[in-house]
Amino acid sequence: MTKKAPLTIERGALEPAACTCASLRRAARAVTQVYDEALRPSGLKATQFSLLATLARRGDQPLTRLAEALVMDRTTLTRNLKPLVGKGWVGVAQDGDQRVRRIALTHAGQEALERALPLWRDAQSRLVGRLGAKRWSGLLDDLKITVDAVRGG
Amino acid sequence: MTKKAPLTIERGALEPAACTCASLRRAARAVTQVYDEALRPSGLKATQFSLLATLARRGDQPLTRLAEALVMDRTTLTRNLKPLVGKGWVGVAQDGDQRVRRIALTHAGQEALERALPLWRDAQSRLVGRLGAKRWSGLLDDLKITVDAVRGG
DNA sequence: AGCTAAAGAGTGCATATACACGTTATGACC
DNA sequence: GGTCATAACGTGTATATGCACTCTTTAGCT
Repeated sequence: MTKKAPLTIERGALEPAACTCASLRRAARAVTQVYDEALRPSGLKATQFSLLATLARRGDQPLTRLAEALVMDRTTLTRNLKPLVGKGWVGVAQDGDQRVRRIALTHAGQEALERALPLWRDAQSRLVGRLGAKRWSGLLDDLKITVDAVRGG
Repeated sequence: MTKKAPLTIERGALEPAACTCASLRRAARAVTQVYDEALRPSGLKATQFSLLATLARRGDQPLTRLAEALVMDRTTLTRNLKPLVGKGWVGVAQDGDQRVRRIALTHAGQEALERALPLWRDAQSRLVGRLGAKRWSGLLDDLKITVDAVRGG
């Protein structure tokens, strides 16, 4: 019956140096730079690649629904779409409901995505390789669980 | 000798839906909103809290060194400091070397940090509680390893 | 001293992010 | 059929992020 079953949170977890938010943002910064650089020849940033890929996977969608899928503020998505619409990669169409803006991948957008795909795969496989498949998949699971934890309630 | 020891990366890892960068950014968005809301009464955003906490922990420091510690672009740090300097929470001092700007936490900054600390602890302990201490500490480790993986070479 | 490479830093530009607020269109209810 | 809550959306404002470029200062070399 020496130390066991911690009722309290583990040592150090409540020191700012262990801030979950800061750690996530730091990792996001570091990894984003790598993906952005890898994608540079395609003219896409990592965020934009994910946006196009999500559209390709899920099809046309109202803006708000797309924002929810991306766990992104609706107004952030509105602005993130702007450069993509400007390049003709994404189209915005009216819906039966006049309030709704349907977001769609254009043909040019599909092509841009296909051009970027091998570049993305290079970056992704490099990173997965360095982390190891096991740690990588654990990380992805944990990130998903974290998102659910702060949203699900 | 049925399926074993995958020489290739695991199934699905090279599909955009499994993008490491997008997953990190998504989790960072979700968690940042929680911390930002918790910190709101203090007038600090999560990013700013971490910046002040880092300064408190490491002491005065040249801008570039601080940026490296935060795994943040130097020019990003310059701009992130602006609102904190404006509020008198951070001071910028000359160094013997005229090129160097030493960044320091002011007394008011120390107080702001102390006011924010219990708010941060609430948010942090809530999240650690929801994830469970084990998963949380694994996540933090993995994030650190990820940063090292993309920077260390 | 003078030249030069490199270090430290700021600015212009573009994107990413979200809250507060206002606008328009729907749908429900009386 | 008018009233009103709500849903969907855009904009203003502020911060966060980083690349390309430029400027100043320092250190090193001759």
